[in-house]
Amino acid sequence: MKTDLNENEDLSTQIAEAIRDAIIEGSLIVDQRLPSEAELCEKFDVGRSTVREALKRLAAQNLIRTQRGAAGGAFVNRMSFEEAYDQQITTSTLLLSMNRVDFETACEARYALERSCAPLSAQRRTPDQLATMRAEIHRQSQPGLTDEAFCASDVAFHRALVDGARNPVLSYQLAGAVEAMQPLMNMITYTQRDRDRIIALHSQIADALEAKDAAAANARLIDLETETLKLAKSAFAARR
Amino acid sequence: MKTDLNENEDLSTQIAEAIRDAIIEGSLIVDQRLPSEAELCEKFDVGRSTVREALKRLAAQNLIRTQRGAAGGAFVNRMSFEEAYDQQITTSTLLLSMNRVDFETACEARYALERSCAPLSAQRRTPDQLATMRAEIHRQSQPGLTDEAFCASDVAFHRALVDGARNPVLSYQLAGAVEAMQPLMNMITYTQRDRDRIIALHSQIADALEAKDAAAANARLIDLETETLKLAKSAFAARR
DNA sequence: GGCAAGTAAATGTCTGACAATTGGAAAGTG
DNA sequence: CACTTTCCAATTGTCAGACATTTACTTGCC
Repeated sequence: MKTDLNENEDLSTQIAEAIRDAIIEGSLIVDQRLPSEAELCEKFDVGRSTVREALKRLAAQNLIRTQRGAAGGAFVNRMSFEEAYDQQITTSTLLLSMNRVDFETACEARYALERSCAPLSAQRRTPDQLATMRAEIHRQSQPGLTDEAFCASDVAFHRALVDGARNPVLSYQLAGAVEAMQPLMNMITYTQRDRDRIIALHSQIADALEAKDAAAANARLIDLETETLKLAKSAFAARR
Repeated sequence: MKTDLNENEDLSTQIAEAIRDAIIEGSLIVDQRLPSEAELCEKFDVGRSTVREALKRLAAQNLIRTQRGAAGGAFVNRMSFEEAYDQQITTSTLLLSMNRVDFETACEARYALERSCAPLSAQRRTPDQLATMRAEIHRQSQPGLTDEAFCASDVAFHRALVDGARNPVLSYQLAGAVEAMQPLMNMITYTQRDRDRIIALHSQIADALEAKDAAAANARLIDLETETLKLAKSAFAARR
């Protein structure tokens, strides 16, 4: 691990970077214990608060975890898919909400990515995942459902579709794309007719996946994208 | 912003979460100044080091930036695509390297995602992006290129392909998928014949995109995936 | 052998101090 | 008045020392 620090960044930033690089490069491996705070103070020749701030930065990125007590300390964390999902969703959501990404762009990206899962999902989806989709479709058709709950169920449906590909890397990459759209989707008010059309498409998608018909699933996803775009357009037009 | 803290997590974690939620929820908007460290100390009734550790956590996630001096302080940061790319790449790389994701899974995900860009890229790629692809192909065919440099050029080629879709959200989502594969690809040693086959496919892909032929681009991407998988398989077989 | 108390190591938190940076106010100057 | 220089106050960055809390391990007792 490098210990020479001479950039014009904060000391805590430099130390965090040095440790992070060591983890990425592999000289610190999973579950390995980092030197104690006191040792790091000596090594980098800085005060303890500086070291602690560096460690907190790494903890915020799920790169390390800390444990109190005698055999405690900071340990290189095995990044779990679960943690990576959450990070991915937070980042994507903020990225979209802070950069006035237009609905068309986000929607296009999302459906392009989802369609890439469809063929795999048609091959591999489990009965469990099909059941989840059906359950969400059923939830969506219940009367008195708020728009927000409708959107949440929509997300759950699409996640089941993506998970159907049985590829954790794919699920991870798509988590952000699907979830980050939710705030944008929430800006739409759905009439009962809108919902009916969406639900019908969802059913057709589930049918296609059940029949292992990748082409049909793909076609219905395109229809759904078109439908979503149309809804969004009129919603944003009405807003003005 | 909530100020009541009673979980069994660290104080600094709780404070960071409270502020993060305020940013996500929208009660703190971009470029808005947070209260000074001293004010946050009072508000949450904790010491300054605790507040500072919380702020460092947020800074590590690019949620805030800090500025010293009279009109300084912590400001809500507009998450840029650039920052989001980097985060995404770091997370994806570590996720893959720490979880013994097999090459097949990662490769499948990567090419599935890339194929979702191909049709858009065929429509929209700029001359500049085509030129980048050609340049990388040329670099790849130079003799004496190390395997590592070959892989790096491969990544650059694929990024140009993805950027050709002219959808920043898509580019962002794919950055992780493409870059995170590089360490895995680096484990392969390429013979000259291997390289020639890959370069030929790259050329065909560039041709297809230039001709706006989405179907051909797609087909060649499938070939490239097959080729990559084959190479990886023999590489890992030889290793044993 | 098993249980309880104590001990040491480590992180978590607080306090107070000083350094470094920076914007703006005040003072001086033509 | 306009312009420059000086100074000041606010704020973050860093350090040192203290104490609290947690936890594994050791020691001693039964």
